[in-house]
Amino acid sequence: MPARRRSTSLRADIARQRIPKAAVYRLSVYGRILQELDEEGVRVASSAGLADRSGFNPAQIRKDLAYFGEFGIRGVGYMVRELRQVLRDILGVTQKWKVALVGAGNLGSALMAYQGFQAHGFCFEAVFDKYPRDRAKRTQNLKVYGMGALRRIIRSRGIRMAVVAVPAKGAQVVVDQLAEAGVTAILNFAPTPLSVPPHVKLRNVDLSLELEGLSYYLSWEKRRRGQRGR
Amino acid sequence: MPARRRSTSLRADIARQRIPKAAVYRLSVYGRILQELDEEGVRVASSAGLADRSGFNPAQIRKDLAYFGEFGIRGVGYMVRELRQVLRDILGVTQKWKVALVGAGNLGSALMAYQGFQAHGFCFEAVFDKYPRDRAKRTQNLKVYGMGALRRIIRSRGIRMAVVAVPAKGAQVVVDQLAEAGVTAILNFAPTPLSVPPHVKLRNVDLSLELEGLSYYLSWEKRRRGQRGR
DNA sequence: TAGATTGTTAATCGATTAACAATC
DNA sequence: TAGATTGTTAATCGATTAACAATC
Repeated sequence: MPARRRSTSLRADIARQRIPKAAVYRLSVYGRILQELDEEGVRVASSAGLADRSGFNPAQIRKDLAYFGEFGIRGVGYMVRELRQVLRDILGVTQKWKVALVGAGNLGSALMAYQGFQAHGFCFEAVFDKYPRDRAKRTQNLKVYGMGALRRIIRSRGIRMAVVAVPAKGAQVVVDQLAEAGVTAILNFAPTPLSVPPHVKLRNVDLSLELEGLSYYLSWEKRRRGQRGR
Repeated sequence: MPARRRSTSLRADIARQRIPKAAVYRLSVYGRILQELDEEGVRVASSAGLADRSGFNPAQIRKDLAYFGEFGIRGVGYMVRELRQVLRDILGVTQKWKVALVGAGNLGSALMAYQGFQAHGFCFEAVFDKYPRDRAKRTQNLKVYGMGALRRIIRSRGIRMAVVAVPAKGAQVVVDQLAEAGVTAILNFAPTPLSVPPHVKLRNVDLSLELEGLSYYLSWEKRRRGQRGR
């Protein structure tokens, strides 16, 4: 009893409709939960059931999914396996993407070793560093290019995604070069605010920010404990 | 010409007033920019100036700061060095915190090597793993305890912060144990939704979610390019 | 005083949640 | 049909931004 879809799995109006960025983030979480359910042999899941596992509101889950199409059956719920595949298509994790890595220091080489990129279809295609000679040993079987080659290599290989793992000082220049070379998605590890053209999607991973957030909470909590006179 | 403060640097009403969580995140960013400005020898900065460097709205910056006190001088701006110190106090990065690490595998040992924790006053005080014997080699000078010792060690040493670097499957159990032992701040690297008691602050670092977000953007963009018939 | 910039209130914007008609 | 659950509209909530009086 497969769900009938009145619309295509990837609505034409994705481009037109404004989808909250947090909704895309949640889509990934739903995908994980559906995988779990599938492994447990569960065939059908309701928004209430997904809410229990994810901690999100059931109405929010239905709305998030409805941005992209009608995937459920009223009175029944969502077919687990089918919905999971739909989400994988929407998120594009079934596709392969070439990635450029800029910065081959400690962090850069750790990222090359991290298996998560491959698992999501991202494949390191080229590595760039300010001092390519010094870094060559670190990288596995990838040649390390100097920054001068960045534009040429990225254009000729049609690379559209880049990982930035350079020091904060140099990051803006690198990002500008990447955008100019045709990259449209950047995962940035440099701990600094960056500006990019509107057509470039920038995501920041900044452990310092997380740590300071927790530090704030701990001192706030300590102050509160102190006030109550312990 | 130091700014006069009508209120204490840490307002008594921090606990009462509802501060957007995103505001605390921005506080860290302001701190970084103030450090840069200080190093450049700049003495005074306006909200407009900080907006230029951070990309945030000037009104938002003033409002964020005003949650915690009156730190500016009307008609003049904010004294760079003084404001920076105020933010460091608010964020609590001047304090030292003991940290428990749970999970001493690949990720766990990489985190122990990462200098950012020390830089923010976090010091690994105890390491726990399901298989403490196998992991002992990895850790530098820290003993690795079995999970059975978690509650006792954390309580006796007064540890209030923990880093979770275990597989997704085991994370919820670990988090429950940590909360029960008295931990109130958790930095989680396990890629799974977790539930914690209300008094525990949980922050998630999940590279997969970032990668899927970028994957979504890339496929959306590819689809759009395709439609326009290139 | 005139010009500048803060702190704060009011208006806007966007995202979440509740409610319910549609429909399996 | 009766019960269940979706998809969607309307109401609520919270966060951002504009505007401006306060004041340096």
